Amino acid sequence: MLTIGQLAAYAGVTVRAVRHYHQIGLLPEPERDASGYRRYGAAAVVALIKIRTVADAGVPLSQIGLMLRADADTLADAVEKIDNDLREEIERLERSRKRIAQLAAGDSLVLSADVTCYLDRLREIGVSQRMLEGERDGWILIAARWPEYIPGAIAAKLTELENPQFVRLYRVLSEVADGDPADESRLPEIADIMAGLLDRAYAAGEGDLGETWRDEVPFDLIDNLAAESDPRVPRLVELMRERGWDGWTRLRRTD
Amino acid sequence: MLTIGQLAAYAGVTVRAVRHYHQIGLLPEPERDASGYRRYGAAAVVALIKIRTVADAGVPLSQIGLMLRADADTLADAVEKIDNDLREEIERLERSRKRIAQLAAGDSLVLSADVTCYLDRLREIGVSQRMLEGERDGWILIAARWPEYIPGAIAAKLTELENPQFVRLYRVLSEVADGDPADESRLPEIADIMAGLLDRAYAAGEGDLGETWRDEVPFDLIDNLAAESDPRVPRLVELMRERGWDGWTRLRRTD
DNA sequence: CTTGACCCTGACGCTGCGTCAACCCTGGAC
DNA sequence: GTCCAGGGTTGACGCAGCGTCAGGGTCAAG
Repeated sequence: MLTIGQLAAYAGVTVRAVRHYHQIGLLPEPERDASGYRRYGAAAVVALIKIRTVADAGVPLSQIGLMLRADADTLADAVEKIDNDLREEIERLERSRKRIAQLAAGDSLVLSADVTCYLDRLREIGVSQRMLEGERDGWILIAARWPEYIPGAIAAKLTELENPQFVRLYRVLSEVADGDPADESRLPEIADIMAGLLDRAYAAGEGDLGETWRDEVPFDLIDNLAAESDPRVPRLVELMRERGWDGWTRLRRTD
Repeated sequence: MLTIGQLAAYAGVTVRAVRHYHQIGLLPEPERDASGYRRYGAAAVVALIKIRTVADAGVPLSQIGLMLRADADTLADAVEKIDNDLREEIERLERSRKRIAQLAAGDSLVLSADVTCYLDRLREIGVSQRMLEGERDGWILIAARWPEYIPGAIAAKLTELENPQFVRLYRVLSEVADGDPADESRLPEIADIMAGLLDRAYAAGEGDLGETWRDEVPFDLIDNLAAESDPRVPRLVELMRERGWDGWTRLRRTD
């Protein structure tokens, strides 16, 4: 007669595993000897080996009991189901690997290539790290739930950057953002540049940029993001309203 | 300001998940409003999206905090480690799939092809279902820890079956095993056949079969298996000893 | 008699939340 | 004002398959 340790050793499992199988009713509890030790015969070794063999094939413990008692048809069904589960799990992990490879490839963990490209352009024209991070967060917000608008929006933004006035705007914004958060002296300057750009675009009939985006995109949330990162944003919005433009991320004529 | 439900909806996760991230310190707890509700700003949405993006790539939550704060080098190391983990897990599952396919292919869940072939031969010569299962369990025991002895042992057994006396022995054993477990009338007949076969093999200088197997194989355990399946086995061992042979699974001369 | 190696039960830990329970708060309809 | 649905709050258990203490008792050898 074997002790639990010997049984476990024969089957190549841990003592804890054997007790676990007892607990869940997968392996019947054997007789006890005078001192309360479990005593096993050879049949228990065979049963345990069967359990481990099937478990090693990826079958959940809860189904092993049924499988070992099943006839050929039931067994085939069960095997097919298990195999499907395994395949799905493998595919899930494969997808994970691809995604993590993408994350590792880009310098940003969470953004697609076109957005990081746009951010790189901003860095090239002298936008500060601080502002870049703000921009990036805004794009993260949009990319998460409305990725289909990203290519068009990025294309529009890149076109904007060909206009020297936009480049100047970003540089001024960058300088101000990096300065004292309480210093509001240059806000009118910024508002003037922005209003000028918008007025010209409006006059040229381009409409506002937001038209191509749907109303479902939460511009107020992105505005809030900007306001959280710099306390002067609300004041700037006020100045823009004075100049006939309402909003921040998406600006519209106040008629 | 967003409620927890709105935050969760923006990021595409459940409310419970958000609370979980708070609990493990992955997402900082926000301010509460007058009635104790959590109130989130846009920054929380961004933080949550970052978390989910990395988590969806298979990174365990416990490491996401570090990853999002890591520099490029640390990040590359972390990504490589995660990727290795994923690869290993995938390989494990692939092995599981192969094994389960094998299990499904054979009629037996736990034995290799050569053993099932041997068992099929036994069935062909008329061995009963009951005895087959006993044989099978014995082979399971050996195959589990000493698989390297299986091919040789099976080959020897198949050779044995070419001897009509062995075939006769198995048939008689089969009949007796299927009969009343208390009926000991045919035990001497069995013992005579076995002793005859062994004596002839010994005289022919073949030695005992067990010599090719190592002493580490637990013959007593397999003997015990036989004894558990039929109470007459001990009596049969006794009869064999009277005829000069000791043991059951492996029989040796008592000199 | 001690010592080390086993055995016993009971319980918590891990992962990433899902799913109650029991209760409070809010906003719109009546 | 009142009602109700549909939010929110904390606290707790559950899931798979054991690992790993804690705090005992037992066995075999020196």
